Amino acid sequence: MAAKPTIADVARAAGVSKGLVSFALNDRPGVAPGTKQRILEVAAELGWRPSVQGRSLSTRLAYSIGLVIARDADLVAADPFYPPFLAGAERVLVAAGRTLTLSVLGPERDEEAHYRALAADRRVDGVIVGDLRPDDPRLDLLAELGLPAVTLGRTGDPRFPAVLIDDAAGVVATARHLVDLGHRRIALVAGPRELVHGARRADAFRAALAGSGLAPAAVIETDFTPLAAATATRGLLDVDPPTAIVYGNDVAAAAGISVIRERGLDVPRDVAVCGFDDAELARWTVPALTSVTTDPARWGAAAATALLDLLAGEQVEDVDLGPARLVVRSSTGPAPAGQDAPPRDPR
Amino acid sequence: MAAKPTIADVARAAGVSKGLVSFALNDRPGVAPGTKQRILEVAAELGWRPSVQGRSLSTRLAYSIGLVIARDADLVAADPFYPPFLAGAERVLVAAGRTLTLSVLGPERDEEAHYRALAADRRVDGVIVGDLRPDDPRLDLLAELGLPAVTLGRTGDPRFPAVLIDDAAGVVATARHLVDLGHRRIALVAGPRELVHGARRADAFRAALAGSGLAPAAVIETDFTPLAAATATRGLLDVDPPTAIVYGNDVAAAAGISVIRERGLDVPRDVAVCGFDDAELARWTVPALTSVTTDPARWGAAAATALLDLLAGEQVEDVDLGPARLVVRSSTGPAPAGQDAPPRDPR
DNA sequence: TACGCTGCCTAAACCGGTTCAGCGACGACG
DNA sequence: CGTCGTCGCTGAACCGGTTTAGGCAGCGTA
Repeated sequence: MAAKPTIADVARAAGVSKGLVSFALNDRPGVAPGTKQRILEVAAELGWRPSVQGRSLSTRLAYSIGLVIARDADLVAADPFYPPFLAGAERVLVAAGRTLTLSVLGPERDEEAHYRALAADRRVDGVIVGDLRPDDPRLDLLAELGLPAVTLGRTGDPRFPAVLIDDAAGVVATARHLVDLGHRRIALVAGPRELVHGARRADAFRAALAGSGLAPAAVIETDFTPLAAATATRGLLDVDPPTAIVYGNDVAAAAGISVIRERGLDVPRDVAVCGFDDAELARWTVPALTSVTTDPARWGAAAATALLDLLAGEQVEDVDLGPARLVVRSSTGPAPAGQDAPPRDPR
Repeated sequence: MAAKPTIADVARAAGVSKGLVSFALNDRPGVAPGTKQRILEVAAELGWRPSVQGRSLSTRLAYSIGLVIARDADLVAADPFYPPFLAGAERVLVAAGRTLTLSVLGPERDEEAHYRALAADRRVDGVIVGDLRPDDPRLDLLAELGLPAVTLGRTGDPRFPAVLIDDAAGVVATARHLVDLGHRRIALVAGPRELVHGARRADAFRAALAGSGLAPAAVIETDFTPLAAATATRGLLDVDPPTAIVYGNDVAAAAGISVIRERGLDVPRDVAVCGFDDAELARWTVPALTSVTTDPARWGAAAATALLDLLAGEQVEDVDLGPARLVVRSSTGPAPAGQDAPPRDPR
């Protein structure tokens, strides 16, 4: 009695066959209503719960979905994006009886091999793919492996639905905000251009400034680490400092503020600073960061939901979470008076 | 050929029985050296990999270990501890062919029920238990469920090995550092006392100050969120401001700095500030935070290693990662001159 | 020669589900 | 009245491993 009841125990107790119990429990047709009722009652009474392993073996499903983060551990550690994202996804998954299988791959580990292993060992039924690159090779790989997937951000690839937030809208709002404040020399300390969102944001930034007849004072590509952001900021301040700097994430912006103040300059009086992602941290820097909300928790939940729908065989369209919103705090203010003429748009 | 080879395929190709293949692959005695060699060669040639589900079903193992974070999603999001911790643990687990099953439980979800489900469904072979409470009810629960576990921090419970860092040493070093700088009115904005480490750090803090004939100017208990830290800081500054404040984590300290400066006070000139955990962020606040390294990545790796050893049936002793180290940066400096006499130790 | 022991191996059961072929009973229909 | 179809159900196979009972050959010993 102490042992966990199996489906055979339920069958014996209900006086039917194993197969019929399975049918009844899975809501499949071909079971008389009365019988079904009785089976369900007996199962409940015995406290029966399906064995994930038994079920896995015959359905060939893992009842788990995967998220592979292929970034240096330091980078993962510094990025406040993941915790709320994971929390959001987890919530949805637990409710659906699934599990989240998390992989954090250092740079020394082969990402392709890892996906292959995940698929070959059937450890996951599908994956959430982030940090997209243009023509990301993982998409072909996943298609080859037959592993269902949802991408974070639009790929244009019809094979995989995307869950996306219109971060370009946030970038545009940021640019407009700064221009309205009178800034003309605006620099961008961006994420890696080889990432889709890095490139898209930089492009949106350029386009938004061009709409006001401006060009960026500089666009510096970094690996998203605060250290790289600090270095980039020093470079900007060394020659021809901009009056505003937009960073790719909030920790990078914090690092930027740190460097700016180290030079004896004030934020926002001498240099205005904008972050991205609107992490909790943004409320607590000095001055508090103007940033763009991307709501990672909602993103995680939406990605998990879309993937579950996909696994259930439904037709899944791209999910658009709407425009990322600019949140103005005190790290941005009017441009200093008497600055040089704005650089001419080279085009 | 396209299909994944099973152990039966290997047996057929090698001209032996399924059972013998299993024996050979698991390094069990009773297989002739030549035969074993041949079986291994055939398996390699066919590209055979064990099926996790097949194996799970007969061994009753999940080949996965669990980490349950029972905190509000906001709190998880704000805490920079988890990402590096997860990354550290993951590294070890992947190398051992295990998987990390992560659960993030909101306050509305029943933690006990979750552990029971994890055990009943055999989704994990063991768990890492963090956020310990004194006489934590989860320990009895885990013992009842027969789920092997490793705790983060010492419980004194002989049933479960602990992985711990001597954070008290860090607290003591912090207190000494401040006292040496001439501070006499030192406040602590601590984590919840119902958590083992929250209580231990507060006690260590009191004891360290007592060693210098001092008592804390105040000990305020918070839930670890930056918002609560900000509120606590305002309370401290409203009446009889201390010359130094020690916070329970770095984001809380950042929030504290924000509030202090909002009052027109300078850090560290008017108030010195210390953080805890030494997150990446600590390098980038203004001024840079004096903090205590707890090295979550190493902690995660050690916890995973200990749990794997435990699962392998080894006798596992508590793992001591050594004292947490104080890292002095620029948020601490000499106490302002002409401050009031130090409060008398009430004892 | 008979016996037992050891080393190497096979066959079959088992883990806990799902799925499928088929069977008896019953009602409808020609 | 015979036939066919459908409903409700059973029994067995199957997923891919592990484990155990047992068989056979070869050797040493009495």
